Amino acid sequence: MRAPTLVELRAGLALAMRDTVAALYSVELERVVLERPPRIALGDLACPVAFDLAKGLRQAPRAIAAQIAAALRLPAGIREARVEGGGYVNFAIERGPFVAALLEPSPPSLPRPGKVIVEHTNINPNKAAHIGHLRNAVLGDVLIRCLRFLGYTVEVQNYLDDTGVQVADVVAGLIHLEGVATLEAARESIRAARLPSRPPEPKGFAYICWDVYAEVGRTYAARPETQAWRAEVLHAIEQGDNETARIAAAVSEAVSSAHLSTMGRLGIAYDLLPRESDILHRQFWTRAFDLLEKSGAMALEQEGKHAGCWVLRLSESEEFAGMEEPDKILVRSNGTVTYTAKDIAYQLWKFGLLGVDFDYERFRPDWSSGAVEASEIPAAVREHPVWRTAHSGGEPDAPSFGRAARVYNVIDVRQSYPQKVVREGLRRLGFQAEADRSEHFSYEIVALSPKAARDLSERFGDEYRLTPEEEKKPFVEMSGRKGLGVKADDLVEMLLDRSRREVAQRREAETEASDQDARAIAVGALRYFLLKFGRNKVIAFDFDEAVNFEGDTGPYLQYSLVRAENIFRKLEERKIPSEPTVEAVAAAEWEEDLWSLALDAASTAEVAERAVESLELSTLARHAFTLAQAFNQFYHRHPIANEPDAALRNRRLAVARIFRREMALLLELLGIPEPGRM
RNA sequence: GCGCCCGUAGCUCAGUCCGGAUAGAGCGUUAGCCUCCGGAGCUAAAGGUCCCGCGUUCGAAUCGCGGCGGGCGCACCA
Repeated sequence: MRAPTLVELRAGLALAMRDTVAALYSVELERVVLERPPRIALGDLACPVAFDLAKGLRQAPRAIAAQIAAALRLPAGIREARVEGGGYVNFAIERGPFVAALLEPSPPSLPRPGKVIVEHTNINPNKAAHIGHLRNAVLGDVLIRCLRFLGYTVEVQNYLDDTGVQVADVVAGLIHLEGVATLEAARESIRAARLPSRPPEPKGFAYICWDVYAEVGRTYAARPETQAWRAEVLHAIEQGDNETARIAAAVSEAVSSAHLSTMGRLGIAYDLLPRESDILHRQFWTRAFDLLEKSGAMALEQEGKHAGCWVLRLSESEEFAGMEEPDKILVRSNGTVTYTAKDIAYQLWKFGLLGVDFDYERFRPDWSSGAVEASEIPAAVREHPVWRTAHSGGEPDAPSFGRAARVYNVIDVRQSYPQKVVREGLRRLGFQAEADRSEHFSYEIVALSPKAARDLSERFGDEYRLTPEEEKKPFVEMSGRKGLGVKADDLVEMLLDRSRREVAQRREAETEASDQDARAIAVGALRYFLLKFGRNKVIAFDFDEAVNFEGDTGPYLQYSLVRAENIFRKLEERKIPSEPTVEAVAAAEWEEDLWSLALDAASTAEVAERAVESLELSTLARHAFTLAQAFNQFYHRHPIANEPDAALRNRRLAVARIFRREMALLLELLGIPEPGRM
């Protein structure tokens, strides 16, 4: 019989604890805490329950712990319960059988019912992506990887606001500042990645838009009368069937294609691109409006400063209590609809509650955007079908989208208020369960460290000079409007330069394989950097820190795995058996350090579960790092190929195998590619 | 003003949900380690009023209250 897994051991111990405490003291434990002791010598799992009981029972914790340890019926797989410290009950696992079971491939997670939708990235398709967008996409992508690993069916959506103010502003700039006023001219600019008045931009059309957007912002500030351009363009887009609308469509399609390439090179793929224009054309809002009006959740304001607006009344809601003006306007007095209103309609659709659907068509991105070469996109991303909502027709063989059981919206903390409004909207419509399963995956922004901001403003000149207030701040927020920010592809480029240099130092010749490895390292470094911080932490971006490959970094994790692979390669070369003998593993006495590494490696599923539960993905990154650290020590102290003692070699082999498999899995979950050599 | 987040080593951060064992990493600094499964590594040293105060507790970085410093949000913007 297979030895219990760590998860099963914990469950068994919790149960036994509950029973024992109930029998001894007639106390029902609410929960049983089982933690890892600070040192492995103290045991494998520790329960501090005696401390909690001490007061009520008027006995010393140590005495209680002793009684519990003596009375406890040990579940299968646990060798011993003993008292440690001031009153911990510590448990020792049956080491041999546990390690032997770890050598078997772990069974896949059981499928869990109900589709999960994760919405992430959501970059306005009007300029190149920056590193803040990268944090969003990487968090969303790792959440998806973890959910799938845990057995969920996941649908990935990347919402495109193709009719919003930001696209309108760039289109206004192209028309009025750059003389790109026809669809033909716009297509030519996109194709050639240049504007008539400027030299070609090697990094592609999205980079051009970055500059145009900033230029428009400056023009609006300098000549306020030009702000009328925005309203004109927005109106034209809304009307449709005119040159301006066609330019806008071409721009947003080209830029979003560039975004897919930028994310694609990092291993990030999407299932569906819902477009705001389709939400409008399909009259999603009209449908949502009916629901909201009928339910009484929304009312037409007759007087006061909101007179003439349709308002979601939030004054009675506890969550919004204490706010000066809690009510949220959904339809303005001029009849136009706010973004939040559209978001409520979209959220209803995600749960299949709206009663209307989109049409869908395949979207085939142009994987080379100028900043990215198609060859950089991993096959898994290139071959993954991407669908988008269709303006008309649609394809009959499209899969079914929406109708989720749970929805995660990955979006930064500044959107907490509108996200709360969206959820409250569902609740007011009576969809309490769906509201409870609408999760705002909130995280802090990526800002620029003062040093990074200075570097940028020096590089790009006076237009980006920091204001005196900004100089004093601990970090500077990036601003697409001002053009101040680190573009995602520029950072990847810097990382690639660095990793190529490092690889070149270690190789005889540049080959296809060495370049692939350099890419893997650059991607690994970037993804890990964005994941290692807690989600509530502002990342004050620093160039040196981001391109570091030593210590607490992605390449450190990759290196540990490559080293494990090297062990097995070397064994094959020397014709030494590389497959551990399971019976010997099960029967062996396990020394602390080898055992400790095996135990650490066994907790992937637990850690992933906790990461998803708390939406704190940094715990997964941290776990991978501590595991890599433990392995690097092991690697140093416990040679395998040169170990003459067959029994000892067998134990080390077992640990190395287990590590290799679990670290590969962890990197997969983190989306960090595995280089062949380092 | 109200709400949310952050404050731990020179710097960047874990640990706070669920109070417990000597508060841990990485970078940087200093001193070591390649005839070895390749040093993107390993070993060691130095480095701490856990922002402050009060409270709860046998016990507080962790919980509560009150401050201080910083960030963000509270649009007929998104």
